[in-house]
Amino acid sequence: MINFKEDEYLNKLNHSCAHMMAQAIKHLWKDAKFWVGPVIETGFYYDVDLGDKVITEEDIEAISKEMKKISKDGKRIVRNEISKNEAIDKFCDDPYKLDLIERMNEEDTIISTYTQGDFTDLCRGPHVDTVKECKNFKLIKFSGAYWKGDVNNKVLQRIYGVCFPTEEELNIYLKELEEAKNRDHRKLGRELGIFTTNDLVGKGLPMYLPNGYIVWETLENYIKGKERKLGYKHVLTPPLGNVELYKTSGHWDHYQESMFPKMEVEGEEFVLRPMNCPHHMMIYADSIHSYRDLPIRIGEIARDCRYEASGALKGIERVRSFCQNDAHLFVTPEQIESEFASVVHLILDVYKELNITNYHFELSLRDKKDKVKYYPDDEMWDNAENKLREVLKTIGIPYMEKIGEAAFYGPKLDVQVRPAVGNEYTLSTCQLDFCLPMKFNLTYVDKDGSKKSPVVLHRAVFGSIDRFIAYYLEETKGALPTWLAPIQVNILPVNNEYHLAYAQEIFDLLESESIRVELDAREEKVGYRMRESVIRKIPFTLVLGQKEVDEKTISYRLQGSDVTTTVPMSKFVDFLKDTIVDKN
RNA sequence: GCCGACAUAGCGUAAUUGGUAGCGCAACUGACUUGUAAUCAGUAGGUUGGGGGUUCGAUUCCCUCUGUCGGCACCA
Repeated sequence: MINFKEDEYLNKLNHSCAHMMAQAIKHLWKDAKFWVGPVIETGFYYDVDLGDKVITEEDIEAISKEMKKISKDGKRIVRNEISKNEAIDKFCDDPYKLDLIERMNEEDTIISTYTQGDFTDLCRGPHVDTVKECKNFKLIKFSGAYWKGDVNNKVLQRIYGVCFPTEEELNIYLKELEEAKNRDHRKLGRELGIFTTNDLVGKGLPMYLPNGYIVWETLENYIKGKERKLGYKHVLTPPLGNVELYKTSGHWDHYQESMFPKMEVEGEEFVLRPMNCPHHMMIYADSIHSYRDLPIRIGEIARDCRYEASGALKGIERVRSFCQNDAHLFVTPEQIESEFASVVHLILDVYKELNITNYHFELSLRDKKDKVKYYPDDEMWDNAENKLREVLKTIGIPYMEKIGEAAFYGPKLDVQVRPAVGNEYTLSTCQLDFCLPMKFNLTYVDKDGSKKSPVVLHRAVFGSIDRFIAYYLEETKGALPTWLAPIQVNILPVNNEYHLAYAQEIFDLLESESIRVELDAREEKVGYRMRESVIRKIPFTLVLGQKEVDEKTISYRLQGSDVTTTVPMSKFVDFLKDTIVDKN
């Protein structure tokens, strides 16, 4: 998908189009006040204050029409550099622009305006030469948005749009947007029988259907197998805990608003757990550890409940009850780099095996100024952050640094992905933590016999299995690889009278090899059953008729292909087993 | 949570200014006995998301609750 920010001309064009939209809005509502209209990865937007007026579908039509008119008129876009005082004077009736100007420092900022016909906007630029260039645009969506992103501020009207050099490019883009909706995991999830929700059960609480549970279970086994090979030990802990546990960990202070409210039973207070770290700390505390035992790697496919804002819920991507593919690695300070590297390699390995290429790394660091959120120990933070940087440098993966996005207990490395529809989110994560072990007084006995505090790495490769399934469904457009597919092989006998016995023989053979196979012996034409098999995205569809019976062969068609291949029966089974066994 | 939109059969949708619900797919029944994306015919399926109001009459208008969608905010 196109990134409007990265392409120089598209960036300029979309920014100019944002201005043109503002101009159109000003024509239609002369009291409109404007905040900012930046270019973003998916196009442009402008935040507007229209008083009590709320934008409607009809307004968008009207704005588009006015924009067409402005574009056709073809005014030049002219840059002017002005002083701060001139700027204040010029934008005196727009408090939002004044807010921007107030924060500008004349010494290091040149204040500039761009004018097209009767409209002038405060802007750094650059812009295209005339509004004529902005004619191939489309206003995509609109909504409310808090001024400066602060919940306590006024809600402004935000309108999103895109602009292209040519009509063809615009149409191609709009078609792509439309097609993206078809691979939305919520649509695929229903069509393929992966999950469902029910109002009576509650929002954000998805239920996995038989097909979905096969995918789930297969992924769980896959990742646990990988972890076992790396020395992880898996445990099982309860999905709730005493409030004191979270008071000790610090989550009660830092995270309470995202937890379901506490419940009281016989004078004791409990909460549904939002994460598993405290439980795993207690597993570590269960016995005395020598430096020789470290690293200790405790893994769990663990159910958590978070009280996510209702507006944030989305399919199985963002839910209130989910399962993390979680693990906590208890290490000595000397082992941080090697264990962190090992986690990064595991992530890279899994992504490679699952053919995931569309992701990027983010290193989330603390905001030094935020003394409330972050554990106050400068040396610890600097040390931790530098260690992570070094490892990433050694491995040689590119990453972006994000200030102020670290967990309260330490810096972290996140793998970010973008879904078919919506904002990007975190899939895998690996977090460094010096705090929790101290809070729980965890120790190991070092070489010299003294007790030391271990360092903890929190990590999740799939993030949550729920979210991973959402992402992977969208990546594969629902055509899951054979080893993950709920049904791997579908057998269609051409004629039940003559070919069913052979089809049944193949069915039994595949089933005995633990292949998930179906036999579709309905009295329907082959074409009809083939169509259904394709729609269900079954990897292999076998058509067995007289030819196959006579030659002891099978003919198969692969999902996504319209070519039929005929092979001897035994060869097919071996081939299939190779494909599937590989991952498990 | 905030701003806005939406909710019609399992799924996708239709219903002219308010006159009490149609269609396609799926399902079921029957015929067809089938060679790679839809054989034909018939049958059944709806308290139009729940509750309340306006009205002689509400899928349609109003209120409210629930849920969904698009953003915003949030995301240890």
